[in-house]
Amino acid sequence: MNLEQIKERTRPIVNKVSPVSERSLELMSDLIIVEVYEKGDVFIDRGKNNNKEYFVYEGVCRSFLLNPEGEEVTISYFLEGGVLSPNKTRTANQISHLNFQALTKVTLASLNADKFEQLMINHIDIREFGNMVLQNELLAKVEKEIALASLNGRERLLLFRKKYHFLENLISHVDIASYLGITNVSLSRLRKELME
Amino acid sequence: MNLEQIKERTRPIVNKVSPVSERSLELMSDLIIVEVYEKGDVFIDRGKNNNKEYFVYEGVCRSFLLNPEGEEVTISYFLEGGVLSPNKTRTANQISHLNFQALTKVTLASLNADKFEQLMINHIDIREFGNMVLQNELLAKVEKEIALASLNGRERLLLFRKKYHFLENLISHVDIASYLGITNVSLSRLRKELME
DNA sequence: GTCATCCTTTAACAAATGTTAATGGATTTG
DNA sequence: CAAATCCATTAACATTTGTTAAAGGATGAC
Repeated sequence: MNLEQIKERTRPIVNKVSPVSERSLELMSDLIIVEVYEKGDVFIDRGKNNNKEYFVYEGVCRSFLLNPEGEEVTISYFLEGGVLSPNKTRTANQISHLNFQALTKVTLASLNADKFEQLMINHIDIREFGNMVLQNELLAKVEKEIALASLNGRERLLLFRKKYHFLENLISHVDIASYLGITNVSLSRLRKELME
Repeated sequence: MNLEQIKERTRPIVNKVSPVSERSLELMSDLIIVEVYEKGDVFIDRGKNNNKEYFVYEGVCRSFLLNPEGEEVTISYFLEGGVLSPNKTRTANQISHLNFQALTKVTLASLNADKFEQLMINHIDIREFGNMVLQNELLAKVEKEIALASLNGRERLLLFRKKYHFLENLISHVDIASYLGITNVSLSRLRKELME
């Protein structure tokens, strides 16, 4: 993919969050390396080094962790045309505290996080973009927090469907159930119930 | 409170997160205005303007929201000697999307968020401090997310006790229950069960 | 195409949690 | 001090959710 193609793919992703100048878009695009992963690939490992920012050009991925029982718990979904959690929020000393996995074949744009931070420092529109990503990230977390703390399984599933409708027929129900904080058996029951 | 006193109170709070130089501490302290609130006071209102960062000199507070049924849901607790969520993560266009309430009499240090952002841009140690606050914030959210998604009420209460032991005899059980994602009746049952 | 595998659904029962309402203790107000 | 208020506890019952295991369907490998 050449620079021009990268710019064209990156522009809508960035502008949807917070518009930047053509010059800023180019500075960001200069940092981009395209990465492709196959369905099921874990491309960021908890406990391992990571120093990148990511945009999702194509496909869907998720972040997850193991709970005390060793079961995978899905934390977030990242959709085509979206931005992964900012590096600073998912690493400490460049060590990732989450796993990220491709749920379909995915095409990602990756940027060196230190270089991107320098762009944020030097360019107010890129800084605004970065801050908006942060805000959206936290907003999504608060929204999910409220859902988990005060809605029952049925209501949480309905909320999930509003937000991620098409995922339900695309990815494993075990993953979705862990995201909703219920078992896959309960998810199946709710699905049946909601069909009637 | 004079500048020297403010510095002395601020130093341990900042250094616990990420140490800064004496000069940086002074620059931050220059921005600080001390605010005092009484138990029960809501000092940040959802939907209203807020453009400050905060440190907790004394007391305990919480963030909360109303769920679809209009009940208060406790999102986070902030303890003496801690830092409130970064402004960028709890506001959009300077409008707060959370309520913050004093659970005891609290003494807060408040800083203008724009001026603090400028300090972050110009001073690498202050930037590191700000980024560490962010990381801690997200880590706490992920930890709670996992607890809500994969532990039962009993296990969540045990986790809460590890982290906030002294709060249990200090603040309303209705608040704690909403934080744990259970009813106050369930909380009472669990407390009894765990005493035996 | 058949077999093997993986995932979802279903069933039956157990356990956890919610709902509503009553009780009792502690604190505050007059 | 007495009354009123607030809040945690308890009880009884309903509902939801979990657990375990079996059955059914879809998908991919050979």
